[in-house]
Amino acid sequence: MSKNLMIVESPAKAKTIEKILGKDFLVKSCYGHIRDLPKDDTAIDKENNYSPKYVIPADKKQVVKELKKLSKDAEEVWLATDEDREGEAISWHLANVLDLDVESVKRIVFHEITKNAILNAVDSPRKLNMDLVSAQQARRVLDRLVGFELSPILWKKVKSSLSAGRVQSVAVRLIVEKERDIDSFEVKSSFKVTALFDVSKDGINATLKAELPDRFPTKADAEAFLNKCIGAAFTIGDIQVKPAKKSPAAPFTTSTLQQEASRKLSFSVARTMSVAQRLYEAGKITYMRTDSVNLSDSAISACEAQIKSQFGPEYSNPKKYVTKSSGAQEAHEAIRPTEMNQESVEGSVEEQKLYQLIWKRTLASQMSQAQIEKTTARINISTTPETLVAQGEVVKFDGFLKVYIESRDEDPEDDQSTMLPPLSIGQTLQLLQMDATERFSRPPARYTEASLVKKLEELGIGRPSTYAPTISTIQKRGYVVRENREGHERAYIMLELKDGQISTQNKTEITGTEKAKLFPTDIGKLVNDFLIQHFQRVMDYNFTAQIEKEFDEIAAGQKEWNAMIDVFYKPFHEDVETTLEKAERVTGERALGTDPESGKPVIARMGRYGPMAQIGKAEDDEKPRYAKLRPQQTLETISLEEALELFKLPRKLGEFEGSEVVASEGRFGPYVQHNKKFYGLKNTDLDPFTISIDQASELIRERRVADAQKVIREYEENNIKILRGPYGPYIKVGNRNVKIPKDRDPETLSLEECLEIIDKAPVGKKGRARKAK
DNA sequence: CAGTGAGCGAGCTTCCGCTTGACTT
Repeated sequence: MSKNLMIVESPAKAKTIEKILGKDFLVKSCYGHIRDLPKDDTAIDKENNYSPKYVIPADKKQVVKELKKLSKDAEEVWLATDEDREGEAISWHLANVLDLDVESVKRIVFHEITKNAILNAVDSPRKLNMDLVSAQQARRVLDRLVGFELSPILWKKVKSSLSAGRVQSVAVRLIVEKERDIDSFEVKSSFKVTALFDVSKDGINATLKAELPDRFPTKADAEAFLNKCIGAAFTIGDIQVKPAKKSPAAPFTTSTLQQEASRKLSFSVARTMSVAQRLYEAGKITYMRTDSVNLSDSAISACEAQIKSQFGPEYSNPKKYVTKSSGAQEAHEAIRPTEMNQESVEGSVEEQKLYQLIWKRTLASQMSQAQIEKTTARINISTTPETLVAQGEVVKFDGFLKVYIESRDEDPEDDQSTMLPPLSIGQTLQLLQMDATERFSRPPARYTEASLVKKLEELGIGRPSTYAPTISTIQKRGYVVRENREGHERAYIMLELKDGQISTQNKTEITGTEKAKLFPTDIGKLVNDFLIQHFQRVMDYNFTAQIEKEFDEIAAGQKEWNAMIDVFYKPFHEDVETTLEKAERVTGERALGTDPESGKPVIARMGRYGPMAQIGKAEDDEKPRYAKLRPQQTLETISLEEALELFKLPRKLGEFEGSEVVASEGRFGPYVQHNKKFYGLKNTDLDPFTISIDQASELIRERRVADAQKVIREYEENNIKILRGPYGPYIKVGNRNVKIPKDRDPETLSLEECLEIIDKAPVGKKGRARKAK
C-alpha cells in the first residue's frame, strides 16, 4: 500500500505520473468533475443566496467509491487537478466527498508532466483557493439559471425539446447573422486589367505579367483604357526591391488544431478531437484540450536538437510563445508530440496525418523566420498616366517554410507570387496581350465548424473541452445544418487586346459552391430572433466577456459570488416572467397566396414537427391540408408555386409485380411503398417527386438483395437470425439483439451456440441507460 | 415507424465544463 494518493483529472496523465513518481505514490484519476447540480429545480436555492446542491451523477458513483476507499488507506492525499477554475472546483468537490479537511488538504499544480515539475509541486503544496472555487460556482450556477429558464420558454413559445444557453445561443446567432449578411450583400462587378509582356532576351524566352492596381467600374471605362493602350509604348519606370520576413505560427491549441485539421485534412472538429484523443491515450501527444501555446523547456530543447540535426543550426530559433486569447486559463501545455524525434507514428491513416500535422507545426514554431525578397516593377504607358505593376517574390532563406505553412480560410485567388525575370529601368516591353476581365465582389464567407470555433474563441465564448460538443448540439437541435451546396453559373465579360484589336468575349464561371459550411435553419432563425427580442443581454456577443471579468474579480477575492449572481438574476428572471406572460407564440407564418384549385389561402409556417405549408384554415369546416417543406426550402423564401408542388404527394408511380407503387414523404423522410412494405429514399439520389416506376422497381429489387445478404443464418423454429449490422454481426431473437463476441465466427454458429451466447448476454434495456433515481 | 400539424393535458425535453468508455442494429 502506497503512503501517498495523488488524484489527477485524466487517466492517461495518471499513468504517466505514476511512472515518474515510483512506488511511493499511487496516482489515480477522477475523470473530471465528480459532482454536479441535480437536474431538478432543487439544484439552486434562489431564496437562500443561490446556494447550490450537488449530487454525484450515476456514472461517477464507481469512481468516487474507489477513490474513497483508496484515500482512507492513504497517509496523504494530494489533489493535483488542473490549475484553472474548473480544476480548483474539482479538487474542492474531491475534498468534500472524500472527507478530507478542506483547510489543510494538500493542493498541488503543475503545467507540464516532467519529473522536475511534479517533484517541485510536491515540495510546495498550497491550500485550496476558495475564491477560485467561488468563481467556478458562479459560472456553474449562472449557466444553469440561464439554460434552464430559457429552454422551457422555447418549449412553450416555439417548439418542444429546444434549448438555449449562454454559449450555444450565441453560436447560433453568429451563423444566423452571417447568413443575413450574405442575403443582403450586393454583388458589384468591376474590370480588372492584366497585361502580358514578352521580355525574351538573348534567346531566352520569358514573359512578364503585370496588373493595373485600380479596377474600372464599367465595361466602357475598361474599353476606353484598352483603346488608349493600342500602339502605346511600355517601359519599366521603377524597380523596388524590399526584404520581408515571415514568422512561423505558434504551436497548436485546441482551437488552432481544429482549424488546421479542417483546412488541411478536411476533418470535422469532432473527428479531430477523437483522433487526438487516441494519440493522447497512446502517449504520442500532450493533452489535446488546451488554450495554451506554451511549450515546456524540455520540449523546446528537444525541438532544437531535432532541427539542428535534421536541417542545420541556421534553421533553429528557440522561442517561447505567449498566449493572446482573452479567456485563456493555461492549465496545460500546447498540443505537441511527446517525442520530437519521432516524425511519424503507427496507427490509422487519420492518426498518422494528424500526428504529422502536430509534429510539423511544433517543429516549425521553433525554426527561423523565412527571409523573402519582394520585387515591385512599375510599367509606364506612353499614352496615359496610369502605371501597371508587376510583383514578384523570391525566398532567400526558407527557414520554417521547409516544414510547415499555415493555411488560410479565404481562398487565395490573387495570391500567386512568383519570381520576376531580370528587368532594368528604362527597358521597353513588348505587349503580347492585355485583358480586362469582369470580376465580382464576394459576399462574406459562411462559417465552417472550425472557423466558428475560431470566432467563438475570439469572443471568449466556450472552452477547449466544449467547442466540439457545442457545435454538435446546435446541429442536433436543428438550429444549424452542415451542408454542401452546388454553385450556379454566372456570366462575365472579358475584353481582350491583341495585335492592336479589341475583342469582347462572353464567358461563364461557377460561383457560390459551398463545402461543409454551416447554414441556419428556419427554426434556428426563429429561435434566434425570439431570444434577441426578449433576452438582449444574454445574447450580446460581449455578455460572456463581461461576466468573465466578474468571475475574475470573484477569483481575486474582490467580489462575492452570490451577490454577483443576484445582480444578474433579478432582472433576468423578470424578463423570463414577462416573456412567458406576454410574448406571442412564434410561428414564422407567411401568406403565400391562393390555391387555384380550392380558392383557399396558402400559408407557410412552423408546425409542431418543423416548417410546413398549409392550404385552408383550421377554422374551416374542411380540415386543412398540410405538407412538410423540403430540406432546402425555407419559410422566408418559399413561393406559392413551390408550396403547391408539395401537395402532389403521394404520387402513384405505376405497378410492379402486379401491385401499386406509391412514393411519398413521411415522418421518417421520403419513401416508396409497395405491397405494404416501405423502402426509404434517405441517402439515395432518388426523390419522391421525380422518381419513376422503373427506378422504384430497381430500388425494391436492390433492397431485397441487400436484406438477403444481411442474414448470415436463420433458425426459423426458434425465431433466431444471425445478422450483419453496421456494428458487426449480431443475433436477433424476437425483438432482442445480442452482440456476438469477437472470438466467435458468426458464419458457423450452431443453434446451441447461439442459445448459449444469448443466455450469457446481459438483458439489454431498451434505449439508453436508465437515469439514476 | 410512414399522409402528425386545432386544443386539451399527461409527461418529457433543457445549461456549461471537466473527463472516458459503453453502446447502438
